[in-house]
Amino acid sequence: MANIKDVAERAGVSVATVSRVLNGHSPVAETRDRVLAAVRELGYRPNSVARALRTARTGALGLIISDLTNPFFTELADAVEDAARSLGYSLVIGNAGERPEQQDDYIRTLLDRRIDGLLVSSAGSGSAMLREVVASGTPLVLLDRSVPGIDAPCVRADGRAALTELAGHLAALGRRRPAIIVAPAGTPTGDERLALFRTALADHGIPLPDERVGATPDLQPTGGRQMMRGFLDLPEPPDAVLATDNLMALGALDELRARGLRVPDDMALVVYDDVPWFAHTDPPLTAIAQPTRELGRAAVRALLARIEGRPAESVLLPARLVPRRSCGEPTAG
Amino acid sequence: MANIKDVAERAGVSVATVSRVLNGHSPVAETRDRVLAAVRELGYRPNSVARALRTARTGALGLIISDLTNPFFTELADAVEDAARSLGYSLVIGNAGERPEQQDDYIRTLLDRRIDGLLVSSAGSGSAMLREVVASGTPLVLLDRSVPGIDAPCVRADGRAALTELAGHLAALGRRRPAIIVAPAGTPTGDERLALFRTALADHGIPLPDERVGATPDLQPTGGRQMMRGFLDLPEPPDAVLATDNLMALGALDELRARGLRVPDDMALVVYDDVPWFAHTDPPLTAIAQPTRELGRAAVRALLARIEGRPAESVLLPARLVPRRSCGEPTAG
DNA sequence: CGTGTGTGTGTAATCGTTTTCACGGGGTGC
DNA sequence: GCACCCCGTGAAAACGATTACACACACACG
Repeated sequence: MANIKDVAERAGVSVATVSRVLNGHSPVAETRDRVLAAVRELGYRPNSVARALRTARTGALGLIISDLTNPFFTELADAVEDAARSLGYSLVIGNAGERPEQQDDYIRTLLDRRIDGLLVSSAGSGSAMLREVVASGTPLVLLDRSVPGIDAPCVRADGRAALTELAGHLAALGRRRPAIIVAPAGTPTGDERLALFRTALADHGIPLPDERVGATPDLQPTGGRQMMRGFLDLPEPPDAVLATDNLMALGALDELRARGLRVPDDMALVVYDDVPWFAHTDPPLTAIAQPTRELGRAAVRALLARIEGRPAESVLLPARLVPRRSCGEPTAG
Repeated sequence: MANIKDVAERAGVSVATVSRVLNGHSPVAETRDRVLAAVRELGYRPNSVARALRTARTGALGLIISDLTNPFFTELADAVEDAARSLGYSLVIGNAGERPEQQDDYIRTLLDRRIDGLLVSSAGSGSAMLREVVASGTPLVLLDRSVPGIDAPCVRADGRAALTELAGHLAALGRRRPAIIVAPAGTPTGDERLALFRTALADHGIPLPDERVGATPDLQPTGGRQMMRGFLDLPEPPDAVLATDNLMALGALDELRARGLRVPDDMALVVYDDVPWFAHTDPPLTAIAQPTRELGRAAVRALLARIEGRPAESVLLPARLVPRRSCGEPTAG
């Protein structure tokens, strides 16, 4: 591939001039055309590795995502990618696969590659490595999941309003024994959703006893199915279940079908994260929709602020309730 | 961040020695420990940008994917990422979003970044830029979709056996008027699936007239829904529909529900690509499963062969039929 | 005892850019 | 007509690594 020296020779100028023309630095009037012609003829493209070495800017952002096959994170990644691209950055995606050690490994590689900034949707306790990121001075923004003890802005959705609305929704429909399926205790996201849901229900005089709180080891369908099984085997089974992650809801739905129970007649079902698929299930599932694309955009914006040395504060965007038919209300799907 | 010179000074050796120790080049016996100690103390990590410039190897692979929100491609990306990582490469993902010009744009950026090799699951007619990739000498492997006129190995699934089996399956279940929903004519994948399905049906004496071939403009649910609508409005509607992409199947399913038709009683439904979700629909959908993870692995393997100068030939892995209940056979879901 | 071989190390060139610094020339202000 | 300034340009120094080459030393062999 042609390099800048080839272009310079062909245009009869020095490499410095070529560089300046290409970066629009000094508005060179007449040589400019010669240089551009040479560039065109040779099909020259600047080597961004060399440029990165010199300028200490790679033009790439890193995104660590906890599970690439989870539609919520996929949409998030898609949004981030879009936003980054439109600002001239490309995106290196690292898939942590919910395994902290793999996450650490990936973060290290990204630091070695001198990405300009890092977005992390953390898989649990990767805080040791995250501390190193902060120490290294690489701009960092947390996404969807906050990490205690890490001093970086966090962009995520606030479920309070939606969960409050949901509690009212369920109460109005006569559901009195709600249950919730959450991530294992200690996961900030899970704990928070549980707490918010519980207090929201309390406002309507509805209790959420521990027997109707199921913590799954993983965020997969099987976990959701197990929890649902446990609920149905209770002496007094719940009449509504909130699954706090979309994959778990699928498993829960399976168990209901396997027992021949109908949604919403025998059981109301609500899912956290409104991935497009849930509009196509039977019945369409009532969901708590996080503003996924906005989250992605806001995160990139915050990260860019940090990169450019401006201050960036945390962002909390409201999630909202999307009522469909899975709780009993006759709403259009 | 500390650089190699800092390490050299601290260890009282030259930068060359440090480099050699770190790359295991000459087995330096005694100074080795001093160097490693210095590395540890300073928390030194080699700058891969500088290394890439000097060695002309970045240790990164590029993956262009046509739609990051399509579960089939997501799983593919996940598999590729896994394979790449386990071989010490990291992955830069470019999401073409089914738009050729965005795809070209991304390919160019990846070339500028001097990735060591490129995997492309092409969104249609990006062949101009692909030709440039070939010309640039960057190792290229096509994934899932072949591109006419591009001389590069292609890794994809062969649907022949599965579609043959499907034809037999449908025939045995008494379905006589099959239909198919495909990508627009001219898309290699769509054309091929159509042709294979048609000949497979012919072997059972079942015709596939053009009126029961629906080509959608996009691969989205809405397209699938429109096609299904068209089929149902025929004087003689089909009694079985094969959707050749997973998202289109969702839309088709919606239309059936909207009309109160039941699967499989009123209509058999089969979907191409067995994304996990289809095991959880009601009823579970019979699917043609592509060996997604194997495809990803094989593609990375082929790409590495090219990178290392070994020859790599195209790979064709068999897809297989996963019968579930959506065609009427009483099979466990 | 001198020469050859091998091992371990340092010096310096190199990768392809950007950018600082210096320089030459043409214009303007006095 | 002289001093000054500004603008466009080129030469050369970075950036941080790898690696070709040379050198110094120790040892063995003739």
